[in-house]
Amino acid sequence: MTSHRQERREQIIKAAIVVFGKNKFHMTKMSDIAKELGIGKSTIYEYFDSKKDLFEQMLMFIASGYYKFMKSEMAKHESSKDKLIAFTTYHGKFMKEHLELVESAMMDTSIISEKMGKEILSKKEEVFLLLEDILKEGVKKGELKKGLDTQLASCAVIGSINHSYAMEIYVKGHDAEGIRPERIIDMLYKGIAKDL
Amino acid sequence: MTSHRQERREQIIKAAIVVFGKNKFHMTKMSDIAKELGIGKSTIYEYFDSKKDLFEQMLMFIASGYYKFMKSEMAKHESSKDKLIAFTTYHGKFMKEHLELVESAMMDTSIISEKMGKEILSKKEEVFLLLEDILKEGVKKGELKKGLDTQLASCAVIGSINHSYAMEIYVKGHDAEGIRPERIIDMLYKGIAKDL
Amino acid sequence: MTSHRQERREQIIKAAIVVFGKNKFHMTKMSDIAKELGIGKSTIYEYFDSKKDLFEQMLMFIASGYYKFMKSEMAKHESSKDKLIAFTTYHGKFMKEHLELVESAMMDTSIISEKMGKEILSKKEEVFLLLEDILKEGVKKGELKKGLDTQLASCAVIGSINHSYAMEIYVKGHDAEGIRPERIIDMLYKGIAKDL
Amino acid sequence: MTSHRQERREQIIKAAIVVFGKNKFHMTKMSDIAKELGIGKSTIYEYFDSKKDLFEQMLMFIASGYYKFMKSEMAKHESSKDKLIAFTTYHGKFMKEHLELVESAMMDTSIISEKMGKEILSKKEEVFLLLEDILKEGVKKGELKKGLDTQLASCAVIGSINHSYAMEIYVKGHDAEGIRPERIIDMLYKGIAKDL
DNA sequence: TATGAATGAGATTTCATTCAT
DNA sequence: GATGAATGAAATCTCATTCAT
Repeated sequence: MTSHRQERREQIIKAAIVVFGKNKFHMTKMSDIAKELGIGKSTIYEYFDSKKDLFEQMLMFIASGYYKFMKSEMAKHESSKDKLIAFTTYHGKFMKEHLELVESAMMDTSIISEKMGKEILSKKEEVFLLLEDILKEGVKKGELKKGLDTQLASCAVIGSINHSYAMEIYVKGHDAEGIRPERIIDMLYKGIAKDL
Repeated sequence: MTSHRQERREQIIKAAIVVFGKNKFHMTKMSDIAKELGIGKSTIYEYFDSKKDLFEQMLMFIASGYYKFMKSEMAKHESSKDKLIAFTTYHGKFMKEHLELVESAMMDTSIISEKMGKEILSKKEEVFLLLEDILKEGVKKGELKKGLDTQLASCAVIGSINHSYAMEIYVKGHDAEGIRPERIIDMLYKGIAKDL
Repeated sequence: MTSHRQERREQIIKAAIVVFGKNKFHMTKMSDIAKELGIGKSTIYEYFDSKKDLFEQMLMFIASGYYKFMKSEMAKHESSKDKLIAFTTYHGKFMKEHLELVESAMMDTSIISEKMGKEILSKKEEVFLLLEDILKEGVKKGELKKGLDTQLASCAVIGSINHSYAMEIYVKGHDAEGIRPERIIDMLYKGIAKDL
Repeated sequence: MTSHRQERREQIIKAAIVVFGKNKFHMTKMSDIAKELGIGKSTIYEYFDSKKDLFEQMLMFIASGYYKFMKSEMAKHESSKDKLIAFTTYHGKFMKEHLELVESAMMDTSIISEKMGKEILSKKEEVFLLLEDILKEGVKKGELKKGLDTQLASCAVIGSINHSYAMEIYVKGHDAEGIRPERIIDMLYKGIAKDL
């Protein structure tokens, strides 16, 4: 692919992120995306086979970027706790921007092909495993409880972040201070039960 | 409203739950719902103004039932921990059946009217507050940590359940044993950090 | 199918014969056919799955009518010659009205499905065999040459009619007197070679 | 026109014969023809004004070649019968290769311009007259019946060939032995009626 | 001369909704 | 109250043709 084609392709995907993000799949017209970019709508068809195809490519673009970014961020921290806080921070940031789109695609299974659904899923699993590895390492290093169910704990971490952000997004004024990742992690570390 | 009308209305909503649940909003045709119930599609318009209206009424039907049920279940338990386990159990059960539908509606904001979106949201908040109350009570009774951020903890509880079930639903073979509510609560109680 | 549906279906097919006949498949818009009948174009889709489907159903309608009609006409005559003249007359009449449509469909194989193509073909073969049977009977009765290649002779009869009409249709002023079926048959009977 | 231009023009026409022959007018994309020849599609527009133009030029190319060839072949034979057999042979050969294309163009009158339709038609008439001349000469030389309707007889000759080949092409297994031109002519010479 | 890229115009098809019985 | 029939509005996608290099 020539670099010009490559570049145009990426421009279209970026416009798609903006417009699909605002209006979701079904309410978005190809012409909206074209207009966003200031090109003719048939031009998009020179680069993508169909609306569905564009949507899927866009999803992969987002998911890949997310995983790559997350992995490199994790490498910058030492202790499990710092890694978890960084994870929380960046996952939250990502959610605000894109997760809504990605989740809605997973839910309306008719939008994306089974094949693409599986690829997106495997990206999500990679992230999940990245997180689980942090926890496992934490156990090994003695930072976390021996015998910790790391799978369950991963769910708790991601789920807590997701729901905190969902509350922030949907329930206006839920928490004026915003979300503080270290508090989430801190609470999960110490537990909620009274100290003995 | 005559009781016959009332009954027919409910039949339609139940058929809608089945069909919207399978195909989501956009892929569901009014005729599909009519067919599911074995009636003519114009009959639906005798009871609901539009597809959107039916969808919203259906959502309210689900959300109300959920809240009512949850409230009555909570009353059956004494200790905070038992209440939380019950909450987890029933919320998980509900998720499997409906949350996907409810969530997808919240995400694709074009589907439901702002007014209805707010009503659904307020139902979700009621549940959230129900949970927060359990936690607050737990703190007061000394079962939970003094100074616990109950809002954050509520997010952790709901988020952990949600994500555990999401994993179970999407990632086939994620956990062959199924989800055990008491383990989730147990982990949140004790925390994940190593014991001092 | 209710008789109202059946009737509407046939109205649409008849409108299709008029419009496809004038503009052929590709230049005909569904809206043209709808306009011809004074209905909305989506109504057509209540009765036919697609433009292609309508076209095929129309073709079958024509082909079936042709064969049925031809068979009943043949029964009215005694001698082979009279039958052949009748055949020529009615086949010519049919050509003027429809053959162009049918032939063009056979030639542009992309228009009709393979399955339908075969069905049309088999209708054509039935007619061919009908003609061949007349010739075979003529041989048996001693009206025609012993050892006549009836397949070849059938081709000569149909081909002569077809081409005569094609000339009449395309080459304006080819024969002001019009086509006289008995002259065609007469010539094929006697041959073109000089009398010995 | 430079000889390079001339050559490229002819290459394009030949590619067009292949592709239009396979897919007919409407199902053929300019890009298909370009691909067949391994050039860019805009290049075709350097040589032909439009798809229609290319199609018409291609048709003329075929028709002219046909007439030129037929005329020269006729000159090689002496007796009317030999000429007719040669005519039959070459017309059949031509049909197999191209007639489908030419006929389909004549039938779908929207494809070609009226002007071009007339030119094609006049080529067909030239051939028709060529054949009629053979027959007239045969009459004059006493080889054929005095008073023969040569126009009608020409239709019979061409029509018989056409239909024989059409049967062979469409009705697989119609005649395993293939078409034998001399048998067609022979039958038309002697007629089909029983000998007196 | 040659061509990759861009596009506008247009056709098919879908489906929520209305109408008439 | 119930429903079969009809439809208008809208969106995807195609492709001949033009543009810019």
